[in-house]
Amino acid sequence: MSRTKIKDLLNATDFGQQVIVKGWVRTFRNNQFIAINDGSTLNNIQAVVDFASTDEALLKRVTTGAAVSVTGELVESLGKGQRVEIKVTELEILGDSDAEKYPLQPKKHSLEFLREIAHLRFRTNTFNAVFKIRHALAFAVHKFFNDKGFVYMHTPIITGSDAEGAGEMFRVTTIDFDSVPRNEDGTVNYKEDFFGKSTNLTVSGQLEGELAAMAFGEVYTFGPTFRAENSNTTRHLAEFWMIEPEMAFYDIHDNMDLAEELLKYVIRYALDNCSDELEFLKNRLLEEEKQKAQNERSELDLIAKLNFCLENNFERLTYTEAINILKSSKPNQKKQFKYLIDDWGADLQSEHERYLVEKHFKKPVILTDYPAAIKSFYMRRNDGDVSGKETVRAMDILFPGIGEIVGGSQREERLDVLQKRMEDLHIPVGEMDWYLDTRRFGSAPHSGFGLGFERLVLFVTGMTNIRDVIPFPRTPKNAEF
RNA sequence: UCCCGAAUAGCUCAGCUGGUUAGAGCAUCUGACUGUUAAUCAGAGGGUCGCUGGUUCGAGCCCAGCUUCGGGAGCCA
Repeated sequence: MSRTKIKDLLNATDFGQQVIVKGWVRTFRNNQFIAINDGSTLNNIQAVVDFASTDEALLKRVTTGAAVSVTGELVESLGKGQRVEIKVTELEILGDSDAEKYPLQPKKHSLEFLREIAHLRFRTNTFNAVFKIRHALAFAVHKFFNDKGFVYMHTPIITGSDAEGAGEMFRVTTIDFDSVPRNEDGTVNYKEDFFGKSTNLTVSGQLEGELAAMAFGEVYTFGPTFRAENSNTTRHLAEFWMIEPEMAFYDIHDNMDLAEELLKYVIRYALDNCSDELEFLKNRLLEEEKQKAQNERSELDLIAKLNFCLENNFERLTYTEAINILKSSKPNQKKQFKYLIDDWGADLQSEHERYLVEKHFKKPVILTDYPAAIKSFYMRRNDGDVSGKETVRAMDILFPGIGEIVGGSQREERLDVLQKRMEDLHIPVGEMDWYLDTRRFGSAPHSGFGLGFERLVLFVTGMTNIRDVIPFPRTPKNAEF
């Protein structure tokens, strides 16, 4: 007889059958009720042992966290609180768990504590739900793009280009720090290094994605990304996962349409396939908000928030329109913003983004056409701007509680404009010749964006710290496990 | 990196104006009970008060530095 997963047993109706269940003990109540979880579902199955006829030493080993195998009859539960249970005829301890040392207790733990025992936090309901949803979202991303005919492109993790222009990078080297090869002028001689040049971990697959898009038309990447920024926030990781589609012949509007469609698709997928998990997280959040003041609580619960997001179009407006709204907004006039909006050209601070998303529009917002001066070199310059107010076809999607979840743009396809821009920003054009070749040979309008996967998981799960939606977070001063 | 806050039992936290032997709930252990739902009841054990230094007759408490964590900001996805 082979084991049956708890998920299937909880739905079963054919009582009387003999079953084997293997899993981990969550609690052992009253010396007879074992709550077993095998990870197949958030819910436990109750195994009932006849303590009178069971070896006492064996029962002592049924402790929280122990791995067990039980054989018995699937019966309709005699007690309230569960529909089915197993009348145990055979109990085996597969792996003991010392109750004095096992850190998880059948009670609520703080997320901070669970972060310190990230190797064990998978065994809690919260993280079971979070990582099931993370999986579902990842799968949905691939399904969305595959169904649309996009090609999944594996861009390199190790990059020899130091011009990606998206923040500090982690160096990759095999150089022995105790005897560093030097040039005559004392600088490090990277010709002696593994790749014969200076290399780093990637901060973005975009540039390589563009190369592939110029052949396949529509591609996407979905892989790890590394930023050596000293960021200590609830929204940043040094190692995170990013989805970067890149599409030939898409202008910025096609780009926005795709991003909005993708976000709605994966949220819908989670709602359709993770209802137990979302229900659990919804209640967890409601419980948590009980401790907050009335006016700080969310207007919508987690599931209502996700549905609201599906039912409404994202608000699309230009940077200039956003500045005008912010300029005449109450917090600006009453000088409640830390950074007051007065002139066109200033970068939006997160307080401004939050005002637009959470107060003014109360839904996801797509901001476009930012000042060229505050955006990256590869973004398409708009034609016909007033001198001094040049803009680029950038688009950022802002989500309530998360901030920027997507950053993208139509790309500058004109060789001369792009080259000029790179020179102005002192980007080593020589090293980027391979990139510029796309503009030399059959250049075409194209667009793309980056979607921060963990920020998406944050939004869908309702968690508030990004360290709780990736199994083993890497942040400044922390690379445990 | 900057601003604010925190660090006391395995976990969550209390600890007054600086004053004798640092407390509670949960967990653990022992016993009782046995259709429980984070079971319940009784009892017991459990502490380098983050680290280093300083002030003081006396420091968990005051001061300085450091470490780590949390919230916010910046950088961004």
